Amino acid sequence: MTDQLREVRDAAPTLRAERTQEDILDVATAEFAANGYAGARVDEIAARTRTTKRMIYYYFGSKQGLYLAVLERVYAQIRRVERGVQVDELAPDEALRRLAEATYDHHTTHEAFIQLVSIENIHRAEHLRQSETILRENATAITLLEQVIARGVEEGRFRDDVDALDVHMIISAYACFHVANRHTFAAIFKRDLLEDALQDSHRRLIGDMIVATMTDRAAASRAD
Amino acid sequence: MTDQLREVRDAAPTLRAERTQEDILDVATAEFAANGYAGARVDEIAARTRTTKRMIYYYFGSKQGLYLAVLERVYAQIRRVERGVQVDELAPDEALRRLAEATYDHHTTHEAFIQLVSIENIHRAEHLRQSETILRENATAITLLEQVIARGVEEGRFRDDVDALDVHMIISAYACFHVANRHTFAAIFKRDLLEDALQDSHRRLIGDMIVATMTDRAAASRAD
DNA sequence: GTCTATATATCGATAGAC
DNA sequence: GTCTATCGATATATAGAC
Repeated sequence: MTDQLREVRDAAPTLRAERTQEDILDVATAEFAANGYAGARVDEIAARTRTTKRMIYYYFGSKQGLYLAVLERVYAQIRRVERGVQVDELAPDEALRRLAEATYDHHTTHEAFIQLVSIENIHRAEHLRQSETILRENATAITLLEQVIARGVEEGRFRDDVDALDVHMIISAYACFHVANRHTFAAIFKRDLLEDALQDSHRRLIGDMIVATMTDRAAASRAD
Repeated sequence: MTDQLREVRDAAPTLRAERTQEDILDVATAEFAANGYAGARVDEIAARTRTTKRMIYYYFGSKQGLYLAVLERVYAQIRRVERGVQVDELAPDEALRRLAEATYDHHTTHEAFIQLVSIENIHRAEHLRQSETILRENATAITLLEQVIARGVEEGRFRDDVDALDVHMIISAYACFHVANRHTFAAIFKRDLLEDALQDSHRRLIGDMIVATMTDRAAASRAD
């Protein structure tokens, strides 16, 4: 048997095993996001996969191990989106607008990610802190923003007392709120923040906000 | 909570009985906020009060009844803060700034409220919707903001394509994020959003943002 | 109204065959 | 790697004396 054929043979069960794990992770993501960590049921997750509860413990060791794997996967997903924005040939204010819109679009279309972040915060990020991968990779996402802001400040168009982390916080806050607080907001004010009719104006609004804030001459002079 | 149970709890309350209920609610608020609905333990709540588990069921009927009572109490608290802002004699932009700062100050000093709102959203506001008191009273909080914005638009200082609910959402999003996502943000970026050194500049920033956005002539003309 | 003791249900995790 | 059956711990909720 050639090495090539041996690889094909050995790859088969590995591929199947990988798809089983992906299946489990898909279901677990939805289940944890919908019910919280304590509220999620391992039995329920198993019942909704093609496999059994025994396999969950075989692959992930424990409920917490499964949860951590879910968390790492959704954080890996958003990193891919953030890296996809090309801002080098844009003016600083237009670059900020594009970055804000990209974050807004990601968050409003990845409800499970936002819910998992909320859940993780309820537990004081104690699981997140265990994953060095998430911590290392996501902190670097801020460098793109740092370059854009430095350019804007250099050109005299941006105020210099608001840094990249502040801007990231503002954009994240706006985008997160639409998803994270959707249900209490709708219950009290009868407005669904994710309805189609609002999408365009709310995407434009976060861009307006961040550009107006950074180019605000009154605020910039007050900061001196 | 059923009307029958509410009668049992409210009818001819002795001072001691009332204080027992307050004691239970204080502990339950902290416990639900810290662990989520499913994660909170009735045994643990009872152990941290001066009374016993039996009394929790006597007064509140069930774990869910207790949770609902906790929710109603924290929502009643924020209504009191919102009503306390006097804006009639202020210019519209200054009134917006004061309202934003009041919301920022409330949220950053009432962590349990923000955590309970997060938890309630994980459960799609299904408990909140059961409380007509919360829904009725909190929806009216928006009228103050509506008057301020109408005045600003009338005077030609504010853009007219952003309404009171939009402004409320922006302010809430900013203030909520500081508390709700504090732990994941700190874990990844090593910045505590609630540290004293940031308080003043971040309180000023939300005011700058909302005023700059509403008085943005470029955005206002683009909306036509 | 308040206590101790306990019922009942359910969950995370595992055993052991194949 | 995959299945069925089940353990042991722990949770919500209640019984019944005083």
